[in-house]
Amino acid sequence: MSNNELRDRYNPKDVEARLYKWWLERGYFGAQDKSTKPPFCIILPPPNVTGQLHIGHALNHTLQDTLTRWKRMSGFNALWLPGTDHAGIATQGVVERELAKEGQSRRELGREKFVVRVWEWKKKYGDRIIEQMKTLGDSCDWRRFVFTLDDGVSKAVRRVFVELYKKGLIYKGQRLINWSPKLESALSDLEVEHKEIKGTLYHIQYGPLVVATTRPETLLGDVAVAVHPDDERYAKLIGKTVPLPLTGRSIPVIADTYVDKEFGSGVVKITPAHDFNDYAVGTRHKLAMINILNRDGTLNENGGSYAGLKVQEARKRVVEDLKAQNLLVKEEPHTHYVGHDSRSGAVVEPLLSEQWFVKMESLARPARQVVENGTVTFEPEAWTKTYLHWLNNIQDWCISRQLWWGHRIPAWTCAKCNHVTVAEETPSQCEKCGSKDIEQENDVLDTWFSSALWPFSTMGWPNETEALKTFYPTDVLITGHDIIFFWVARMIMMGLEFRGDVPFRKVLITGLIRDAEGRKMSKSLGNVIDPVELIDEFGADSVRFTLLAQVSAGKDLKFSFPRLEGYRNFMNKIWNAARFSLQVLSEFEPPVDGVNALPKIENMCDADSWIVHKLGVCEAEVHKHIDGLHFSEAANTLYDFVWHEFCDWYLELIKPVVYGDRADEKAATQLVLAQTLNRIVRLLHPFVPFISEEIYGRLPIRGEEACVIDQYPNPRNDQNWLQIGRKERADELDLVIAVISAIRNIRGENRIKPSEELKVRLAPKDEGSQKILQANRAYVEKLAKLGECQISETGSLTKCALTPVVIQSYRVDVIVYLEGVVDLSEERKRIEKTIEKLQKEKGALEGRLSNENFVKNAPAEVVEQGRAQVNELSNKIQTLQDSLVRLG
RNA sequence: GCGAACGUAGCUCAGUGGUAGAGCGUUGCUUUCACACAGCAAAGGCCACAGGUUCAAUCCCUGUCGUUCGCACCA
Repeated sequence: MSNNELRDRYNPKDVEARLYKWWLERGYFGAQDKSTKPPFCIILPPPNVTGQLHIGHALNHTLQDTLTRWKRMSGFNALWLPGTDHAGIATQGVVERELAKEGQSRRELGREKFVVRVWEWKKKYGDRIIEQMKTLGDSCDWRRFVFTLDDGVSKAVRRVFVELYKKGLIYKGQRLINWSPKLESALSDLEVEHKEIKGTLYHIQYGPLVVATTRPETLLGDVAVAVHPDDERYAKLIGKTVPLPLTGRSIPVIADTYVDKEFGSGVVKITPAHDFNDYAVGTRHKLAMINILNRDGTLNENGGSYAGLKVQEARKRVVEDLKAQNLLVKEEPHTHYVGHDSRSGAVVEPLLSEQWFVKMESLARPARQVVENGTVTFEPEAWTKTYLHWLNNIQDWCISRQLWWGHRIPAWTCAKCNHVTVAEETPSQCEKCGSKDIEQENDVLDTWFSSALWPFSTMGWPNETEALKTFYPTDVLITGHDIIFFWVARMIMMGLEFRGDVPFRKVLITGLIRDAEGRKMSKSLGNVIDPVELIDEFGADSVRFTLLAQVSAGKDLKFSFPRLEGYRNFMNKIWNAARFSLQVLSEFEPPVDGVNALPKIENMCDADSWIVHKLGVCEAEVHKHIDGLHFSEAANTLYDFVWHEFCDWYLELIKPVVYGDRADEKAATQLVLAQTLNRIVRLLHPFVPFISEEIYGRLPIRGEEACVIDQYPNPRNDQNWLQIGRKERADELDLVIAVISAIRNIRGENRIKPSEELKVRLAPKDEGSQKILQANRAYVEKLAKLGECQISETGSLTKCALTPVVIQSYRVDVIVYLEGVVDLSEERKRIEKTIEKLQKEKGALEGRLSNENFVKNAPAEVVEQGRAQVNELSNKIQTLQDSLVRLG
């Protein structure tokens, strides 16, 4: 490839880093705590510092950035508030894995040193994430950057913890919780993933009874067997005891409606300390609870001879021993769902344990209401149902984690009186007995506890800051559906509880990005797409536009490279259109009133009027689509307008004008071109900030030093300009375009080379058409590559191709002379094909019109329109049939 | 088991109560002075299936089939 060719390629690498740096230096992304402008705020869902950003982040960030830039340009005090999340379990997990590679463990290292290691990790990846965001073009207010373990957030966390504790909404209690033996920590219900497992159902003899279980080792913790109270088979045994195998213990037979008579033998072993249902039964019947597990998932001293074994091993041994004693009646394959730790993949054990909980009922109620009454809306709306379903069935939230990375629970236990002091400020003594012998909880809070406060903790709460007054509640939250419960719901609860208002008004739910085959991206499949690599190859704007053009609220998006290439090509198209325009404008004198300068209407050509009119339509559409968060429609509207209207038609149409010698007309066109390009660049900016800013800097007419801070065009603020693009004249040009297309169609179908100049007669059927064609003859000649163009109602009709063109009230027969140019059989085929198509169309219309119910019931204008169409089709068909005859 | 979404051109997907659009791909023609990452033209679809509402349905309703995703304690 020669240098010459390179020059007309857009190269993002020359542009992006430089412009981003410049934007930062100029402080364009900063929002004001106090401003006369209306506020607009998006809080960034803080990425986890576990690693780098993936393509899904790129999508969500692009949406947020586009919205923020759009609002900023639309006169808002727009704040996009950035931050990162410490992501307790996840980050601790990756650092532990790092350590394991070095042959170390966190326990060997000790809490203090381990936490130092995690901070080192956080520094590295936190910084990398920020770099990635800058590469994408994210226009956040970096001065306000927050990390979830920052002092400010920690203060907010303690305040909320203490207040909820005082209200009785946080409590510590011994309950059955989900325990990850791998992490050696409690998990919340949400962190448990139920996976289908092919297991075995073991039927075990308990004296006269047979019970079925998938987890025979838990029989060591059995305290009863249960049958259904109405089950006649076992009625006599209720209240009696049965021997528990392998233990020498006897356990009672109880009756409970929880038991399904039909399933298995209709007898259930009750292990309250290791099963959620059994826990409920045990509580109802005031049974003892025997915990047989240690924190690491091995059996404890209650496991008797099995003590010290891991669950799987114990299971094997128990089964062997049962067999040996002839107590194993049957083994059958059985698929069931087993809870797994969503982080480590370990099988979750229900475990009796002392943990901290948040009472959810009273927090959930208002959070439900604000969604029910539409104060907070979901897009797509279907998610409201999911959200409400969860809130309606909510369980208390286990918030303590036996981890080292996170906010340590602000509770101190007195060694002397056992009293627990819960306080915001680290206390020096027990608040009850005054003893100085107090020790803080070792546990940290669920990472989502601090996330729940994000919309206000990032703004300085608990201080009543200006930022809070200005920006809370925020406007839109853009996030994936995977964290609706984890995060969205809890932010709404906490916002209502501590700010008395919702944290945001709209929630836009995005889908997952999958690979081209529709598979989830995963490291093991090796199909993960790194946004930075994409940007490196294609440029940030191409990547952004690819995502924007394909995103549809709530739907997954298949990422394909051909599509990305297509939008990379679009960037190149924009670039070259700008290059051409600037070349045309190289000697153009910028008007004194700059962006407000208007050309004299009488000097404007039809193409000028047309493009201004189309621009107005485009501006209105784009405004409507972004406002409705329909990014793909906005992006596609711009793509269509820029490529197919501005480039394909306008830039081609004005060539005869700008290369022509009519100075007044040329000046008008140059002004229209300069203004249109200016507006196109601004329209594009929120979507493709880099290329638009780069072109903006070279525009002869511009209102600001940077595109980022210029005004976003829309029909309301662009009225003076848009009114010079009158629709009537745009319609006139549509006729010209239709005529050109008709000639090109004849050329293409007859395979006539572009180098062959055609002889054409345009036969206008009315005075209006006559005038339009006269005025625009140069366009037709150039764009249809004509050697000769007559405009005349009369003339020869033999050996010619004919296409009737009808646009609005204008009618023109386009006649291309083919004698000596081409053999006429192709043209015959073309006309026959067209006639067939028109006849089919006409037939359908006539069928409808002959239905009297249609005529009676359909709106008059629809009927009228139908009749006119039939008329028009008849005329066209007639004309074509005539010309077919004349082809000979 | 409960709930939700989706099924439109070869592929990936938009879209609308008046029988359909894009990008890529395909087929011709063209290296014409912004762009071959281009231009021009063309081919290609009973809008999953069956009912219903309506003058009219791809769009609304019901059901069937298929795909996907949530939620759920059947031992």
